[in-house]
Amino acid sequence: MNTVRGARERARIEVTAAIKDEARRALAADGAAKLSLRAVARELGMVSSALYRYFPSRDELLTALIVDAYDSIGAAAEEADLRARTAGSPPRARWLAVCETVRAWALEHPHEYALIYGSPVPGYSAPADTIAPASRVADTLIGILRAAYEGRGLALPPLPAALRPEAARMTADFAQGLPPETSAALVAAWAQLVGLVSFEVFGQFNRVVEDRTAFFSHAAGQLAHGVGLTSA
Amino acid sequence: MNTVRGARERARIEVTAAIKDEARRALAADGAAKLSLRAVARELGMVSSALYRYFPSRDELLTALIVDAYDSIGAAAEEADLRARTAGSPPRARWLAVCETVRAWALEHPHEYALIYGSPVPGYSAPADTIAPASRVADTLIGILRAAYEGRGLALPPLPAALRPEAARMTADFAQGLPPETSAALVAAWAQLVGLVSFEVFGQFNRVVEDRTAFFSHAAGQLAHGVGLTSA
DNA sequence: TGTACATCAGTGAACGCGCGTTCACTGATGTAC
DNA sequence: TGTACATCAGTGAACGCGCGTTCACTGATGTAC
Repeated sequence: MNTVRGARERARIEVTAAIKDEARRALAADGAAKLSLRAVARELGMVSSALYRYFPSRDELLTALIVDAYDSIGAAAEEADLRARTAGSPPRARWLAVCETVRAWALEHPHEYALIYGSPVPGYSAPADTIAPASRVADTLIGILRAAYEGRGLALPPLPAALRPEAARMTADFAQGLPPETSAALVAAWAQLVGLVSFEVFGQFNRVVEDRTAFFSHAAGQLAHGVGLTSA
Repeated sequence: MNTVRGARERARIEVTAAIKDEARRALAADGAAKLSLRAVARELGMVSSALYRYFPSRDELLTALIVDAYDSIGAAAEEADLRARTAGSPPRARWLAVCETVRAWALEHPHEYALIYGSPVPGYSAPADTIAPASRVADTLIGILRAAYEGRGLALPPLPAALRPEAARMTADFAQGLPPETSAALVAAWAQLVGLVSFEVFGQFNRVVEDRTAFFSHAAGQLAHGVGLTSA
């Protein structure tokens, strides 16, 4: 028996999920710094000490939320890319689709977004489990660039000498098969994409940008250009 | 008498500054969410209720720190631009100088940076006093673009139709005298600059970018290109 | 210049609150024979 | 199939902590005459 579990195990899975759901709700209400085990327990009709059967500490619960958030935005990005690819879209359209999806996810889950791309939670240091899920979006973008490179190529000017060793290292570390100028451009574009989304989600565009959808689409196009994805 | 003040007034100025200094230290230790009036008072050897002679509430103290942070990074950016301009640097070099200064300030004051460009503090909403200081850096960048435009011009492709009304509005609102495609590109570049700096300050470049200075210089150059500041 | 009164910084006690975490316990579910 | 024991989810009380804010007070500094 591997799939059919006893009542105890099923209950455990359900309660764990309920705790995380309620914690996400609390996150959306008050932010990560104020996330409280007691409040979560209260809302679930449990006594606060009962949560310790599921998470050994508040930080472990936070970690679970962080991993879930990375997985959620990562899955959304991967699905968007898959849909575009299935529809026969060229790399540039796939890039734009992923950018739009990242933005849409962030606007739908602003507090989870803040949890993973905002200022770090003070006193909390992310454990190793978060590394792999954290890179799913960036990996999706790398996949698109790889496809583009293997297709009609990527048009980027050569790097300044000062950046060449670093770009070579990046390429070897996480972007094998891409030219080094593309690796460097991709990391910059990814940071810039998060900057654009953060400004919108964190309210820095108040009184500055009104038609944010149009603005973002254009900016995402510029980012595509910056990594060598020309319109076609 | 306007400049020479009584002992009471001078003491008030000094104590207010001491409170803010200590609060900044607390900020650097534990972050904005955990900033506590009692801890600040304790550290200053005062009783916590005494702080209420200087700040009517915790939020007002936070607001003062936010205004100071905006003014500090704004002044740094303005000074860097002034130095470059005085040295006869062309607009592109001025742009790069401001970008580097923003990065340097952020690395020197990571928690103050997080306060103004990180995730918003939950439950806190910024009052109107923060609006003017918040725009000093962006205004500096606008000034550079204006100088460039009035000099040899700016080379940017025309905007897609969907963005033209929004770009016209932006230009009228805060970037008079610039062509609309420049206004739109500037806002995007500013958000992207903050994205690059945030990734570095918030630790997202751990295990990804090692030679961060070289990487940033290159990325800042790309941003300059994105607003039409060609090398020269 | 000297005195009487007003202003105001700082004190100390108190209010009411919520937090994370531990621990001995009860009672239901699961397992071995 | 039935019983005895082990496992484990959830309880409730308690520990010790820090927080923001209020309030009546004291005593020093400033001001008006």
